[in-house]
Amino acid sequence: MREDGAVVEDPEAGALEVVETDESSARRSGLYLSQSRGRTMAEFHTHHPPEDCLNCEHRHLRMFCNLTPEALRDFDAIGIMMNHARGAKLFSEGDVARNVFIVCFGQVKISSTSRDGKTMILKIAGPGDLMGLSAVLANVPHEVTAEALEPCQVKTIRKQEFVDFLGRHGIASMHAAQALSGEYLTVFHDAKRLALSGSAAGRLARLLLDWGRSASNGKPEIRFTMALTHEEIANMAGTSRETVTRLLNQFRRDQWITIKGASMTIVKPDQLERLTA
Amino acid sequence: MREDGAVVEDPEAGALEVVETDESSARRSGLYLSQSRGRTMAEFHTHHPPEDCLNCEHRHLRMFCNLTPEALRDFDAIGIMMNHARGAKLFSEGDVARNVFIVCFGQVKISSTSRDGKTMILKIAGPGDLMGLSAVLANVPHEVTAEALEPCQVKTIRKQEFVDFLGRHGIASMHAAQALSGEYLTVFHDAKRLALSGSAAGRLARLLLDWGRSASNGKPEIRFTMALTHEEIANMAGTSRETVTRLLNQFRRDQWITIKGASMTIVKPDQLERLTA
DNA sequence: AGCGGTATGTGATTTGAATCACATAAGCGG
DNA sequence: CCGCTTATGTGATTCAAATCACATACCGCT
Repeated sequence: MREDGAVVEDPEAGALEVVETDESSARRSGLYLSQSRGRTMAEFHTHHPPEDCLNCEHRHLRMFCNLTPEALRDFDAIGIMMNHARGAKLFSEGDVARNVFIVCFGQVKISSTSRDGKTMILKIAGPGDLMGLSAVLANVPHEVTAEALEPCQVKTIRKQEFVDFLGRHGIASMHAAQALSGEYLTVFHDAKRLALSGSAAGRLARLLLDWGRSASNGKPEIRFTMALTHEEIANMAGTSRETVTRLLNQFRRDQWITIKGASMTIVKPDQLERLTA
Repeated sequence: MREDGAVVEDPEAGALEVVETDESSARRSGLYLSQSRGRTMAEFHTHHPPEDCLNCEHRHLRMFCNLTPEALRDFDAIGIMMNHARGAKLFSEGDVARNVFIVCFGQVKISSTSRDGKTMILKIAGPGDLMGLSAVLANVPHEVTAEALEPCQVKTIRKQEFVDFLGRHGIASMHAAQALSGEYLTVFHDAKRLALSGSAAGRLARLLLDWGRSASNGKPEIRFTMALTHEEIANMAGTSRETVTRLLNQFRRDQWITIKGASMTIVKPDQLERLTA
C-alpha cells in the first residue's frame, strides 16, 4: 500500500503506530529536514534519547560532542539535561544569553522575527548542534528564537560553566570555533541566497539544492525529506506562501523535481541551478 | 609566499601621501565606512602602519590582537607582514583557504559575487579584523573575496601555524571564537535585513542605521563617513543603484538625513527605524 | 579649458511577485 | 461520521522596484 519512500517504520518491532502512506505522519513526528548525515530515517527512529554524554550514540557523528575521553568526562559533568515538549521555547530573541544549549535528541527550529511579524527560519537544529553559542561568546542577547519542533532532549549549560570548560580544554575551544564557523557559513549562504538570487524562483531553487546536497551526501539520487509547510518554506526562501505553492507545482510540471508525500527528489539539478543565476 | 600577485612595497619607504580636506580625498584614500571607533578621520590619517604586533597602536582597540604579553610575543613571531596595493586581492572566493589574514592598516572590502555578476558587499574590514578564519577552521574554500581598498598592511599567517598558535594559547582560541561570533552576528544581521525588511526603503534605512550606530558609538549625533558609491550601497542593501539615489534624496527631502560631501548625519533615526518594519 | 570617464538624477515603462479572495483538500478530535 | 482547523491550489488585482533611456554633474588629467 505504500510505494511511498517517506514512510517511517520500525524495522524491528513495528513500534511506530504511524503506519501510513502519506506525509501527515512525517509531519507529526516532526521529521523535518533530515539532519542525519549518513543514516536512514528508519534507523533514526530506532534510537533512544541518550542518558549521558559518555554513551551518546550521536557523539561520533557530531562535531562538538566528539571530544577526547578526559574532556568528555568533564563535559558530561557540567550542565543539566532537560526534556522539552513540542512547542517549548528554549530561548527567545532578545533574551539575555545565560546558557548554551546542545541538542541531544529531537529537532529544534531556529528562527528570527521582525517587529511586524515576519519570520525567517534559519535552520532546523538536530542532535549534536550547539545553540546560543554566538550570543554567549559575543556577550549579547540571543539573536534568534529556539523552539522544539517535537519532544526533545537538550543539555543546558550555564554560560560561565561553559566558558570555563572551554578554558580547561583547548580542543573543545577548537570545536566551538569550528561549530561557529559552520553557523557562520550557513548564515552566509542564507544571506547570499537572499541577496543575490534576484527572483523568488532562484531563491527557492537554491534552497532545495542546498537541502538536497546536505541530505543526500554523495549519492547521485538527490532526495530528501521535506516536511515543512509551504508557509515555512516561504519563510526560509524569503517569499510568500502562494509563490512557493505555484513554483513547486511548476517545477513539478517541468519534471525538474518529483514529490511523493514528504519526500522530494531533484531530477534535474542543473535546471534548478540555472534559475539560481 | 605571495598568494596572488600582490605588490609588496617597502613599509619603511614612502608612507601614505594622502593629505586632504574634502570628500573627494576621502574616496580616493578609501576611507569607507569608518571602522575606527572613537577616532576622527583626521586622527586616523596621522597614524602609521604598525611595524610589529608588540607596538601596534590598534591593539588595544581591537579584539583579537589584544592578547597577554606571552601570547602576543608568540603571535608576533608567526606569519608574514605584507603590504598590498589598492585593488590587490588578498584572496578570492573559491580559493583554497591556506592562510588567515589580519588587517594591520588600511581597509579591505569583503564581498561575494554570484555567477551572473551581482555582488554582495559584506563588510569593510579595518585594522584588527581577522579575515579567512571561518574558511580555515571549517576547512572549506574561501567563501568571500578580500580586496584592498587602499594601500594596506596585512599580516598573513599560514593555516597550520595559526591553528598551532591557537592550540598553544587558550585565550587566543577564545578570541578567535569571539571574532567568529562577531562575524556571524554581522552576517546574521545582513541576512535578516535582506529577508525581513520587505521594502527597498526598509533595507536601506536599516543599513544606514547600522552604519550610524557602529560609527558614532554612544554620541547623540549619528554621523558617519559614507564614501561608497550609490552602486556599492545598492549592493549592500540588495537593491538597484537608481533606487538608492531616489531613496537617499527622498530621505534628505524629508529631513531625515543630511549629506555633506562624504559625511552623512542621521537626523531622525526613529523615522528611518519605522521604515524598517 | 576641454575631454573622457565615472557617478548621480529623473522620467517612463515593464514586470515579478505580494496581496487579496476564495475554493478545495486533508488532518484531528470528538 | 462530522465539523473545525490548518494546508494547499489558483485566479485576479495591485504595486514596488527593476529596468531602460537618457540628462547632468563632477573628477582628474593633459
